[in-house]
Amino acid sequence: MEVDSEKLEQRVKRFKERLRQTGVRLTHQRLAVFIEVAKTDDHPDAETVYRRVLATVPTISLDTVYRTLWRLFDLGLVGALDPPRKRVRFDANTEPHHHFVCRKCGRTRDFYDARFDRLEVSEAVRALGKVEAAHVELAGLCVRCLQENEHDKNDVAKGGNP
Amino acid sequence: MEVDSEKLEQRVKRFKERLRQTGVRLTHQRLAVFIEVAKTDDHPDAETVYRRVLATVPTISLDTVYRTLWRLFDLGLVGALDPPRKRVRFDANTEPHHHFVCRKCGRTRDFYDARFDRLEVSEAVRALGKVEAAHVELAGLCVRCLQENEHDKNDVAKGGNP
DNA sequence: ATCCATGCAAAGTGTTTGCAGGTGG
DNA sequence: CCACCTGCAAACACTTTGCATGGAT
Repeated sequence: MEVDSEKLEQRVKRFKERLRQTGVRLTHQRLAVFIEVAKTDDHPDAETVYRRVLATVPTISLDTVYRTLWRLFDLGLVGALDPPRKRVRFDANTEPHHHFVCRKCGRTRDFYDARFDRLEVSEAVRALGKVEAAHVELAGLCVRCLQENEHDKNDVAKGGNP
Repeated sequence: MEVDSEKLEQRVKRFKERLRQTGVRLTHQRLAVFIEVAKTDDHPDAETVYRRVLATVPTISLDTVYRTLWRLFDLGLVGALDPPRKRVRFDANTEPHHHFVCRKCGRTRDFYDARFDRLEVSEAVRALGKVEAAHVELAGLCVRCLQENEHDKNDVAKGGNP
């Protein structure tokens, strides 16, 4: 679960460079938070990061951890699972299916592809456990947003900004 | 976006059967909520379902919608996106990767497979929009939970129930 | 008539924000 | 030094729960 120290150093180095580049201040809290996320391959939530960082920085607060994590996210230094959608969404389609999510408008469309229902997985995956189901999530731009982009371009070409 | 009326009737029929089977009462609120979810292919959140149902049942409350949706979920009549995890989780691994999620303990492990990074998609998908990235989520049982299952079985075999 | 389901309001949970004081560059 | 950052607490958004009333079988 732990990342080897070489990779960790590499990540910390990139972290420091990125902060310098963007003029974001390097505080001990930020360093501690980043290290805590960077040194393992698990996917901690904010509370977990908070608890772990407390060992190093006993005065840090949970909200600082949140702010720091999102700041790191904006800088492209960490990713977020369970993407920032907040609301649970429901679906009467109970057959196996996959999703296409538009990265602009957030709309999710179902699609079917039997090949995806049972993907052949590598040896490395088989070592993780027994795979029972596969779900594919494709991200991109939906036709509607593509069209809107086209319109925007045309407007710009016409010098339009109402 | 709308589901054709034949499919809708089919779904409603299954819904009624399932309620009868399980002894869950058929109330007009439940029917209205189910129909609202079943009649479109979009993926409404609870609030959206609530607003739509208000047109039919002006006295329904948001909490009833929540309770009903989760009840339907338990009965296998609707699915839930943004799975019931509540907390956002972070990840210092910024390279493209995929996830294996254990359905028992919930642990998420990363894995890499270049074939999954750019899956070939069908014509039907291309009609939805421009695909830019693919993310595969595999569900199953992780090695740890598989082992625990084994132990449990052994305990049962030995007549063990501590 | 008997329970289960509903509506209301209040509590919970995870996350975000406004403000005053502190700290890094 | 001075803008930016932190810690605190209070606000927030979404969801869940306790309780008395109402409705389905």
